[in-house]
Amino acid sequence: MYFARLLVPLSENKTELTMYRTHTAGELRIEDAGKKVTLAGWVQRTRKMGALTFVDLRDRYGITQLVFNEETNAPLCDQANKLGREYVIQVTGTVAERYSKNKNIPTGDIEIEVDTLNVLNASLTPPFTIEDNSDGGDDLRMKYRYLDLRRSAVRKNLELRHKFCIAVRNYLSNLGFLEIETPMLIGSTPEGARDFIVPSRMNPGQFYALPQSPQTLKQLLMVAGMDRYFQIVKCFRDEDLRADRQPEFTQIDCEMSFVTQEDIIQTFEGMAKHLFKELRGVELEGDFLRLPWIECMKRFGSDKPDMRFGMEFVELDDVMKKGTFSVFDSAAYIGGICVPGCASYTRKDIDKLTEWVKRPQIGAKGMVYARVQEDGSVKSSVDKFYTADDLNALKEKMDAKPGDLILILSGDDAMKTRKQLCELRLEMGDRLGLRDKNKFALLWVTEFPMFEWSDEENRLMAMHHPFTHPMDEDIPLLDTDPAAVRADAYDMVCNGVEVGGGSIRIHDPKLQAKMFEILGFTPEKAEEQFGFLMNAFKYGAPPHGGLAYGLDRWVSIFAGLDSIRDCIAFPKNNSGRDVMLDAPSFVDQKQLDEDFIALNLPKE
RNA sequence: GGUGCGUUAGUUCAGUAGGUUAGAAUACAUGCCUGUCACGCAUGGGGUCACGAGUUCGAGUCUCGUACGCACCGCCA
Repeated sequence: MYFARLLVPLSENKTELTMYRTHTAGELRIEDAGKKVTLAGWVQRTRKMGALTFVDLRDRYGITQLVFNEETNAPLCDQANKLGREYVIQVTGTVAERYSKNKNIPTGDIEIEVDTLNVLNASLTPPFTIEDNSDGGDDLRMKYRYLDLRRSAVRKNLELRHKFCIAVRNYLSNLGFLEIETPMLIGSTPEGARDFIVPSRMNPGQFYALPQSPQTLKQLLMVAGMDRYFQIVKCFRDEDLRADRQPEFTQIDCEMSFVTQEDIIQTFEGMAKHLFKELRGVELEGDFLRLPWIECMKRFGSDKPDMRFGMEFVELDDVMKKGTFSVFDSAAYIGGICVPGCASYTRKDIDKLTEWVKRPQIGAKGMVYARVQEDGSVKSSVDKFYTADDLNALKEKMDAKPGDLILILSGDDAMKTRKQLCELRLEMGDRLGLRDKNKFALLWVTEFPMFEWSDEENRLMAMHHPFTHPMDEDIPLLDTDPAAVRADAYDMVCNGVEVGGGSIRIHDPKLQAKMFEILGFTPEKAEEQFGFLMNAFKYGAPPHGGLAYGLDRWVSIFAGLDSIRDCIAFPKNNSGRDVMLDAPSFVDQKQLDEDFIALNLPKE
């Protein structure tokens, strides 16, 4: 297991000054037999066997069995029989070897023969049973999260998160990085995600914003000469939630001066390797793969491809456009994947898969399949449009073997069709069990486009953010063909999850001004929103760049979780609510008045 | 803003074609049980079938709406 013991045994920890306990419920072993000990914790469950009563005492560190015997101490045993689940108790007794050992727990060789029992606090019967395999649904677990966190399954995720942060701090500190806090109450920057805003009582009508990231502040730290900065920091974005997205989340935010992209990649690839070794005991060999964005899109249809398995896209224009099948002949893009071993799919299986890709979420028009039979011949849904030679050419192009299934999507928008094919590839990866949680495939995606067109805003938007430096060789294109400019930016992807990203930043105020101009900012608006940064750049800004890792995503990958919620102590639900605190909530008129706020709520 | 799935005992779920008194497991309570450790056995209590309207002789079951939850699309520089 990669979860090591977190604490020295209490018996050796002289900082514990109270008499509440001499040991935790996880540390006593057969060598301790005969010792007089005091333990405190929660009642996990009681089992009565005639005159014997067993109580499982639980704390953060484990479970220790207590035994009460009616024949030796009837009043005490009576007291034990009255204990309910989750009562907080303190017991003193003697460590003894068990008659029959329990191999499932580390303390399974011993039990405590109890002399005195002290109920420190009673408990209501919990709304769900607090066991490792809980029967509580998500909703209920979140409402009573403080009970959910008593379960080792969730607690271990928080322990892992703690160890992750320690490993991050050690790694970066050893490289000379300074952890510097930046403010939570900052100015709003409408570019990018929606801000959470906070009214300022002392400045009527004005609002702070919570940082979407400390981006501009860390750049100012670079101007200040703090050439290696990091911070484990909360960031806030008021957008809709997902399994891997919370309105407040934690970044490992880093910035360095006098560096190139290569320096940053080396530094943070090293950090990823360090973390895998420290927390999972996994040695990642060699350099991570680096793929330019456009290649990524062509081979996997995604800027965060899951590289744990193959099934790369093959473009099929030349082998499928024969003037015989109008769907393909008129398509702007035809792409296929070769699914190993799936030629056994029945017509019904294929029909269901076709329905699946035609769902609105995917949006494909249809799907063409071709099975490679055991004798090497090809049987497809488009046999009547192609000759056997054509289909053989398809097989060769796809490098398909007997028993493989070729799936083909086409469309009139190449990028859209690639994204559909990407969904299909991931689905087939899932079906074939190729997305193994104990396997890790990392890569860097580089050479992102600088801009992407926004139909909503009717202008170019920064794909990364407006402070991103263009690739040097593309700078001339800013004037002639801005849409073709590539950014000096990079994302780290692990198992199809974007775990971090960053860029070299602009440090030249003239280039920064040009960037704002291309993004549609008037000089006045740029001055108003980012004047502090532009101004700082006039006082000797060093070349700099950085990266931010998504802590919650990293930890959930390391813990094998499907959602980041279970590595966050108190997460929000799908609607951005904290159901335990019942937040957000309405506030008193008095509070609104103090902040000069009038509500303008939608009717009903 | 949109799509899909879901909502039945404290909890996790089943509930067939619309038809008598809505079930199981677990939890809880009581009793039995001297080596349990997912203990076992017996008995018992526990239900506004999310809410509202509709179809029907009759609705947990069908239809529509609302609320809530989960997943996803949009969104997330």
